[in-house]
Parts: sequence; C-alpha cells; structure tokens
Amino acid sequence: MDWSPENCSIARTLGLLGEKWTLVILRDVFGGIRRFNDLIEYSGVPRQVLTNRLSVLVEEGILRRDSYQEPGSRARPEYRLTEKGLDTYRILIALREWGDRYVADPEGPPLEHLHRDCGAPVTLTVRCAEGHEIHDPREVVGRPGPGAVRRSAKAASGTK
Amino acid sequence: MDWSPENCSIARTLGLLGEKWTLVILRDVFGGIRRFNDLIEYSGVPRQVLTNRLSVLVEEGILRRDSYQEPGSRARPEYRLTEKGLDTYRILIALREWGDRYVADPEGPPLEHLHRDCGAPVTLTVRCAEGHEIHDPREVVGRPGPGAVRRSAKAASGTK
DNA sequence: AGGCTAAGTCCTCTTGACAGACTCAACAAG
DNA sequence: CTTGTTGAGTCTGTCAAGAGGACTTAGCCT
Repeated sequence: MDWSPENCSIARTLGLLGEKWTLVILRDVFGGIRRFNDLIEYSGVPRQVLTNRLSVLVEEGILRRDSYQEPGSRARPEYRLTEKGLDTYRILIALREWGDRYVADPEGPPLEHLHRDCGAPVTLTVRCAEGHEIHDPREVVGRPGPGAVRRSAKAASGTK
Repeated sequence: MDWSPENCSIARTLGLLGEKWTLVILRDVFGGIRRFNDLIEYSGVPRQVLTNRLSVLVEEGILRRDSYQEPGSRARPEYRLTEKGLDTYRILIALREWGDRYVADPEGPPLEHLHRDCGAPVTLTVRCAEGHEIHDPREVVGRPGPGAVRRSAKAASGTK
C-alpha cells in the first residue's frame, strides 16, 4: 500500500489551481469579470500576483487572452475561460457547497449557482457507475488506479 | 452588480482549505494516513507546515485529535476526520476528476474513488433542484444569494 | 503636445515555505 | 537508574513568495 503520490491527480490539480488566489480569480471570471483592473478590485488580488496567475492560467490553457475595445479607447486584453477552465466549475461548486454548509453567515449563502434554463439552484450529487447515489462520504473508498506507481523501497518503512 | 466578495463561501472555504498543503493532507487522511510521521512521508509536507496545518484543521473542527497506542509504546496522537472534514470529499473528488481529465499521465489515473458497496467508480453529477442534469458549465449561472452584501459605494467605479 | 486610462512593471517590506538539527516524553534494555 | 529508541513535535536560519505603493507604457482624445 505504498503508492507514490507524485502523479496524484489531486496533487497535480492543486499544483495548477491550488495557489492562494487562483480559484478566487476563476470564481470571478466565471462571474463575468474579465479585465485586469476589475479583477483586482473584485478579488482583492495584489497586482503582481494577478499578473503572475493570469499568465500561468493562460499558459496552462485555462484562460485565454482575448481582446476588447471600448469605443474611444485602445484595444485591451480580456481573459476568458477555455473549455479546460469552464470545467473547473465542479470544483467551484463543491467549494461553495461546503462553504455554505460550514462557514456561511446566518443570513444565508452570498452566492448561488442556478440552472440557467429553469432558475433552480444547482447542487452536486455523488454517484457510482452502477447508478447508486451516495450520501455518506464513508461509502467512498480511494484506491490506486491504473496509473498508480509504487513508491521506491526506501520509503516503505514507518507505515505500521 | 457590485457585490462584496468578503462573505463569499468559496473565498471562505479557500481561507480554510486553500493553503498549499491543506488539501493534500486531507487527501491522505482520507486515505487512512493519520499519524504525524506518516503524513510527512506520504504527503511530503515539511514538518513545520504539517504542525501548523494540523493545528488549524483541528481548531476548525475538520480534524479531531485522537490517540492511539502501539503495544510497548506510549500513547500518541492521531488525526481523524470529523463530519465537517468528511464532507470535504466532494471537493477532493471534484479536484481528482478535473485532474484526471486534464493533467493525468497517459497510463490512466493514479487514484480512483470507488463505491464501497459495489466497487464501481464514483463521479460527480451536477443537477438542479428541478432534477435537470447539467453537462455544460454554461448552463450554470452565479447569482448573489440571500446573504449577499452590496459593496461599499467607493468600490462601485471601474466596473465598466 | 499634453492628458487620461487600463494594464502592467518595479521596488521594498514582510510573511511564509523549507530543511536540518535539536528537544521532549514515555517505554524498554542493560 | 542510566542509556537508548521512537514518534511527535520545536528551533533556527535561508530563501522564495506575497502585499502594496509608486512608477511606466501605449494608444486615443482633446
């Protein structure tokens, strides 16, 4: 049971999205905020960090640099989600759901995700390929998958 | 459309779980790793950081400090998930799913989540309260909810 | 030419990550 | 009862990253 965590999808995803401001930026881009200064204002990200994160996100193909032009101004860049970026919405919904349950103010959640077509609130459901719906985290077990790599012998001590 | 992000559930959740190593630690605790030294070995977290994160997680009620005793040794602490902690599993599954899709090695995913009762792989489904299943991120829209707070007038500039 | 504005860069200060050595409290062996 | 061992930390020094204010740049508009 000694599996190397180096190629874990969770770790890798966190490597891309896990830095302090990245998901906050994505949240706001999902909310339609696409311009540098607006992002600074909304997210509260320091300029330097925003520059940095945006360029990483563009490099990784999560955002794409587009351009817009307000009449009477020069063209400026604007940042939009790619497919890869749009697909992070499940992560954001999962974070919001957990937050609503455990850290929201008594007045209720400050942000809702709604279904565009019917206006009903959106939630995540955990389900297995057999169609069973899962409500208890204890019903889920983690297992090394096909891409798992045994860790080098050296580390195989200390684990009881 | 000027809503203060201060009380956003996503931001707050990230405030608790968003630091560099926190979710990696939770991933491993989900995997049954519960002891200080084992966590260091598996996660690769620096000792100091682990000390720090564990104490924050315990303070926040995400982990609980239990104790175990190997025969012939003294009692030592071990860290276990509380309900609040167990409920982060959706976040971990969302991260894994995104990672499997976009950053996994060609051999396949290194970690799978399976249904304990039937062994089938577990996935997240997005669904609205009306029962519509959602497959396209563009079908989801974010809206300020009941707890949303208008931002102070000062900031209401710059937004187009 | 001079001004305005969005989008950055530059610079400094502080905070946090990281690694390796050190400490501390049982228990066990001599 | 002294010494060794082991797991769980703390201490210390170095170095990268975050935070935030001042400065720069490029095009459009008087």
